[in-house]
Amino acid sequence: MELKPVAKRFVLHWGEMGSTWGVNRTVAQIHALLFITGRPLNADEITETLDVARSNVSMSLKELSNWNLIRSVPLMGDRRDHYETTTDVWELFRTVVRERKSREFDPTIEVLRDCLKSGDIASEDKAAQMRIKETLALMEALSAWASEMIRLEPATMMKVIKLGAKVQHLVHGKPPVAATKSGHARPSVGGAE
Amino acid sequence: MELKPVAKRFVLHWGEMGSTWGVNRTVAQIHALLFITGRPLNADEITETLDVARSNVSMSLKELSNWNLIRSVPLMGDRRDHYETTTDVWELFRTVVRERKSREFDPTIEVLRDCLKSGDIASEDKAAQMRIKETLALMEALSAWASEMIRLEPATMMKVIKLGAKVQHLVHGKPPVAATKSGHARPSVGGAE
DNA sequence: TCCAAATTTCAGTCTTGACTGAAACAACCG
DNA sequence: CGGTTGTTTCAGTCAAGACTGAAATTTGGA
Repeated sequence: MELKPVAKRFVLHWGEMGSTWGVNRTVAQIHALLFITGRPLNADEITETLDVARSNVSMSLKELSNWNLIRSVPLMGDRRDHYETTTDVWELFRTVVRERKSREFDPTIEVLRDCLKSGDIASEDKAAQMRIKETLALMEALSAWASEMIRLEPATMMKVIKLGAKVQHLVHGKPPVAATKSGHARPSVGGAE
Repeated sequence: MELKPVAKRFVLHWGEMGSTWGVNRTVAQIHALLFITGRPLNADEITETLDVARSNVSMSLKELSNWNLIRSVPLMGDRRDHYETTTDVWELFRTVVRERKSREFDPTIEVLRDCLKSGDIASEDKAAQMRIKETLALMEALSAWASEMIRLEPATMMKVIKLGAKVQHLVHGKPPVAATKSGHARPSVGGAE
């Protein structure tokens, strides 16, 4: 199957993107291909289109399955496995967030909790202890937030995103704001806004 | 400089985390070290503590500078460069988001726009065109949202995050909701929540 | 200007993990 | 069953890029 110019560009770019994101290039390309094609493809079609080894496709498809990003669909009168991905980008986004959270974020939170519980924590200096606590607090907040967001319907999520930072007015001064926790020794570095 | 057990664990874990995130391990370790130590370190101290080559440290520091994650601070009576990072995790988070957005997200948005503008787009089938449009719309929405969020003060951002998905009630049904754009052919795959 | 300290650059080495092809395996059909 | 079709596994190869040590460069002071 020969890709049309735009589709080809899309797939190639997605592959590069994947690389900088810690996703194997072939895996990203296959996913992009399934997404842009919009119909179930079998492994041989993928192999031919992307010009990689059949076995490479096999492993990548398995990887995508582990990420819940594709599923195989049976096709009448064809023994071969065919794979498709959702064509809904928001659904896709949700899946990626959920997976990354559970395999990268959550384990890190565990490590931090463990650090704070361990007997060794006492021997660190106070400021360092504080920073670990704040790191944990940030990650827990983001984690909880992500969990809530991915529970929303795509359309709702879209609206919430579009609402964006406007909600800051809700939290800004209105209620008897709970004291501003966390003491930033040097709110520095980051640079100009 | 010998790290205490918890600090060592923190640095090592952060290094591993970095790997799965497309960040060079040494770079991530150095940043974690500066963060947990909380005072400016010179390249030799870093070299000794992490046990990597001096030149590796030099290149990694430059990388961190490009990311606006560290800055060098002059120390009275010491010619050597000393580096520090912010000790405010929210500030840190903001910087990382800003940088990743500008070097990975924004260029992708450009490519998608370019795809849609190009003459070749007409030869793609309608559904594929639609998916590219929706992908672009998602990325633009997220991008705009991120820009707004990183403009907030850490404390405010924290509150907004904590408010979380509760804001969905604001957008849910309340105003004469603009028609639910986007036609998801198959809102499938993602799987159980 | 010259020296010593500090830093950067860079060519080569090493490591990691992606990729391949061949062989083993599984499923289906006559 | 045996053959055909399709899939997975795996040992070996290869490529990308992380890392090193030595040499070059820069910087600050005498």
